[in-house]
Amino acid sequence: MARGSTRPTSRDVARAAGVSQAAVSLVLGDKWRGRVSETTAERVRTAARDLGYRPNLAARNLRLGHTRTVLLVVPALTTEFFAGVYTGAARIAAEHGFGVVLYPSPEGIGPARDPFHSARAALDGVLASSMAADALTAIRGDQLPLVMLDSDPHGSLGAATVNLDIADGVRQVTDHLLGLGHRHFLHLAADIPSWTFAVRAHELATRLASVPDTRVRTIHAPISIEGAQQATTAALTGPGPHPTALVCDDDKLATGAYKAIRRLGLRIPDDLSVTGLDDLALATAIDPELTTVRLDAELFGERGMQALLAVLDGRTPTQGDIPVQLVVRDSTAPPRSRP
Amino acid sequence: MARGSTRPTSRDVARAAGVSQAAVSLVLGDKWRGRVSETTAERVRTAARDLGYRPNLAARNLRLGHTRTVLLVVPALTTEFFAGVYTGAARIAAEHGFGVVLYPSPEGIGPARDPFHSARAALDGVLASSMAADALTAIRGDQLPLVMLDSDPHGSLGAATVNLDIADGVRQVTDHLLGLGHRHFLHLAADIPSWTFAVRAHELATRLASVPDTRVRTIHAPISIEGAQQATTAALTGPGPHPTALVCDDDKLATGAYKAIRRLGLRIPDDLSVTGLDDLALATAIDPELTTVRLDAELFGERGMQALLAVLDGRTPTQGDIPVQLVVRDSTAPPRSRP
DNA sequence: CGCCGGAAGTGTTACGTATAACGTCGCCCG
DNA sequence: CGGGCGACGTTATACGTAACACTTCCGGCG
Repeated sequence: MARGSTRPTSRDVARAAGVSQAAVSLVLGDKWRGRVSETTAERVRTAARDLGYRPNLAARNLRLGHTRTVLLVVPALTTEFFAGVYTGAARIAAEHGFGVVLYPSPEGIGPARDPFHSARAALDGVLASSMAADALTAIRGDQLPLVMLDSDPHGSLGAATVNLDIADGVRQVTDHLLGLGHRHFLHLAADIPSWTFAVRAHELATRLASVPDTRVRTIHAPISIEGAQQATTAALTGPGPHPTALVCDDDKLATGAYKAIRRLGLRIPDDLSVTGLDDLALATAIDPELTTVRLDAELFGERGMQALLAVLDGRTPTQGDIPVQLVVRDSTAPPRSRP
Repeated sequence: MARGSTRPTSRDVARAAGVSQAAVSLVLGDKWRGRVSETTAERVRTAARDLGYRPNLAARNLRLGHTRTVLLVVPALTTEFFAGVYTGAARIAAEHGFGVVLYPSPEGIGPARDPFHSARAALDGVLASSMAADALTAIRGDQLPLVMLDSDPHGSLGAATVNLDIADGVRQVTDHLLGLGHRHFLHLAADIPSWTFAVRAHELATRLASVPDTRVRTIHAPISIEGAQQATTAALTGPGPHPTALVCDDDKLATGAYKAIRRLGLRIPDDLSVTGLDDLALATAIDPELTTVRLDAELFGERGMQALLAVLDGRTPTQGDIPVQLVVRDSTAPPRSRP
């Protein structure tokens, strides 16, 4: 055994194998073809195994000048969607020998003046969701290579971006509802200032503007079931004509709306059609199953990571929005003719 | 500007401020009281700011011999529950100057023979959920300090553990249903081999064993809405007497069961009472709202991190299970008297 | 024989930081 | 008037790794 409780170093392995530390580094680093004999290499490998040697990451990172680790910054609420983003990003990263460290941007976690205080790993780059807005300023502080997921494509941050074609998703939803005959819309919008959400309202409005006799009213709610329920209840019990279609900014909002609608004694889709956006598990958990727009979170993560790796490599990331797809289920139907 | 594109080091700051590198380290490390004058310190600070100096984490970690970073290993599906665990763990960690890196144990992410290939940060310790079973063997390979979240308390891994009092939760559910008059149970169990889930069936069985004339049948399903739906449909359409209460291993399973029950034309809770376990957002998203057991995920994370910090500190973690609480909502009622 | 070249390694250095050990003043006190 | 001490720094070193430059050995070839 070694002296105390300290982990064995490459020099310990070298001593055990009767070679120099440099030889150990060569063998374990797989750089030994033509430099070390097979027998010696095997001796080194068994010595390393016997000692339970694990290279010291900190030392390696210092020596190499990079860590082959990138940070994925997601909103505080680690949702199903971002789990998919992570999965896709991690897959691509692994294929290129990179690791991914997850950083859910904090919401009352300690001092947190510096997000890298929590994610204190040494990093090569950052892949950040535009929804983690609170962490963005601190990220800019470090001059790490940065790729934004679904940020303003006009590039206010000067960073490369990868975008979901949300605008097209809203177009598909709107066309679907218009095709069913709906003309009077209620838009349940997310209560957070984000380009990602701003585009929904804008696209909905411009799409409807091209069709005569349409009407849309927008209400805002926090992205929570309770918040959406309250806002929907308030909007539906107010005065004025009732909408026949409720367009929600995401599936969670739609879920809250479901509860409000049911409490009011209305039926989906008979009295009111409802649409979501995301296609979370929630969409098929509720009854009736929700017509929504599927966002391919894994592909999103993959493309984001590919872009970041390109930046790290000095290349220019390929452009192009990621397509999305309307999924028609049971929450939309033609409007009942008014009595 | 500096020479090329390399980040400034503490030596660059020292040159700019006209002091030695050691002085920079002292000032920026807040160890300078009585060692460096206030004016010099200020000069160093402004120089660091002007150069945009960020300490090299890899070098610091190497020098210090530790990283003050721990790994949190959670199941691949990054759920709401584990988001809470992370939040609690990160809060405690931050209070002690530690960072937390999240590692969702992979599910087909690249080679992944070594989970630390993906989470390649240098680590001081590991906090692991027992549900991330696939990663556990690899974790044992490293001799890092380890604390298990909700593992077998008999300590098969020789690591400290922190446990939720799931057994008590099952007791509360069972007593609630027995009190309502239910005697015939169906147990919808999770299809994964895990101590955490095994305890549910065991506790349910032992509890019912003390009451005469009870009956329970257990069926298994993967933790997904579809899987639960299929298993429930199969069980309810089979021959034999029908249960009056359906006890689900978690809220997601209950959600699938809801769909199956509704498709069969039965009503909750009139024809069948249903209970869950977790108290996710899902529990109040579905209709009727689900009677379930609330697990305090944040407290779980806090206690786990406290235990890990204790281990890192050479202390013995405090013992004691974390209490859970039955939340009675609208999915449970007395059984209808048989016609 | 003399020399070249490849195989098989070794010696040494640098990465950037934190800190222990070591100066150097000037001033106060005995 | 000397010595000691506090204030203010500096010099030197080590952390563990990877890689460059160098040595030694030998076989072959002209």
